[in-house]
Amino acid sequence: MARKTKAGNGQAGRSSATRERLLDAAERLFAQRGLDAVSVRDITRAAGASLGAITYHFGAMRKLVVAVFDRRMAPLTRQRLEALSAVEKAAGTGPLPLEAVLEAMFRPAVMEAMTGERAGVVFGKLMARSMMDPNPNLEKYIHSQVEPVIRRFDAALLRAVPELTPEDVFWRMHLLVGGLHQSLLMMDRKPPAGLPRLRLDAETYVRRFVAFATAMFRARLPKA
Amino acid sequence: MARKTKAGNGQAGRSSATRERLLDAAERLFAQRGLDAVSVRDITRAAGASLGAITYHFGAMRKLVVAVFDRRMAPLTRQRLEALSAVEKAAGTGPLPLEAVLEAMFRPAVMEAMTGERAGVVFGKLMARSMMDPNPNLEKYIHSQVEPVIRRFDAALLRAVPELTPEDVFWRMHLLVGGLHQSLLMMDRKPPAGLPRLRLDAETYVRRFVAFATAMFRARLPKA
DNA sequence: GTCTATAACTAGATAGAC
DNA sequence: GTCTATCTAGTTATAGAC
Repeated sequence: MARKTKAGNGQAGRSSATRERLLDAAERLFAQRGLDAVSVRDITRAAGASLGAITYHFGAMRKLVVAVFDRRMAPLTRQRLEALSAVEKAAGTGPLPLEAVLEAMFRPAVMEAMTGERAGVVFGKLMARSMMDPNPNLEKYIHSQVEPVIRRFDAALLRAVPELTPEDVFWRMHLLVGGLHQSLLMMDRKPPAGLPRLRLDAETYVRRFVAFATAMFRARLPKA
Repeated sequence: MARKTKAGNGQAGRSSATRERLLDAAERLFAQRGLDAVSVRDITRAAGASLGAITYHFGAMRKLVVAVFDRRMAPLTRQRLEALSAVEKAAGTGPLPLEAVLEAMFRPAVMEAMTGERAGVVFGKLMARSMMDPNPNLEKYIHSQVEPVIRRFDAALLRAVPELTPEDVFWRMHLLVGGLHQSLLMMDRKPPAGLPRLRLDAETYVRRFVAFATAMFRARLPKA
């Protein structure tokens, strides 16, 4: 994704053992404590690197934050768009199946959050917390990733449920995205006294979520 | 809510013009920038008070954060529980109407966020951002407010939709809460290029949200 | 009750040794 | 490429004047 052959700061575009350890440590700490509660010192200490390592490899702390997200979001965006393309191709010129479109949107995210190779629900918590983060650098990056996804999925959903308006589709999608993040974050907390922890495997999670999402998209607006 | 007649710090339990200005300024800044991006200096400057004012009135910065939330959440919790009691009373021993239970849950929050006397969507943004905040003091307070609400509404929803399990009800509720916050936060952002801003009045917002929530609660689980 | 001045601490960034 | 030491500027909390 990044080029930055020489320009300015952030000299290291390529891989490096230290660089990877910094990303891993930062991701884990961000998910645990939230972005603002983690310092350069926390990360370098956890990664077994020196204090200057972040500036050397990323140019600045805020660029490391974006790098942490890019490592996960870029593949997620690609998977979502590919899955949607597959659904569109299978449908040909016929009607788009709503449930399949919603599954293309949400399956990659749930899988990444729950079965990702590194850290279990780390990325889920990270995403849940960060979507609402007011950090302008991060917000700009996330927007750049989310925008094409929203654009293409909104169009597909409009095709799948033609009686809805674009604004309505946009709104319902955001409800679902917020619900996904909240539920991913909740999976990691202990439920309130007496209620057993909801322990769903990723596949069941996806299927339930898609079922709920489909029901919500099929709901008629109340009469004005 | 608070007593603290004399003990330790946080001397001022009663009202004070400065104290109220501090709460107002803090709430606005928290909603705009997020909790961690606001300092004691920012708040006191915006409130036209001195640097020591927060320590004097609240004992510490983190206690002011809780006070900001308490001023909004305590009435919200009360309204929700009262609305639910009214629904239960109207139903008598008969079945509870699902839609009315969900409305008791979500109408007070939407109204507070969208028509609150002070600041428009300020509280909505604040809640959306803070529900996921890892700050332990705040999390503990929010939990103390949310716990009785979740407990009573889960019981009511189980009565309204007896075929669901408690875990399932709990999960669907959290999906909806997350969706509410995401959509409240989104109302304040400009939509992505070309799409007109969704400008709903509070009443329409409530009715649409409740319609979606009802549809989601009536959705059957996919076959295992 | 409210202010100013300051203490004690931590933040991110950088210079320079190796 | 990685380290240590240091710089500047920010933080909260507190002491004491008024």
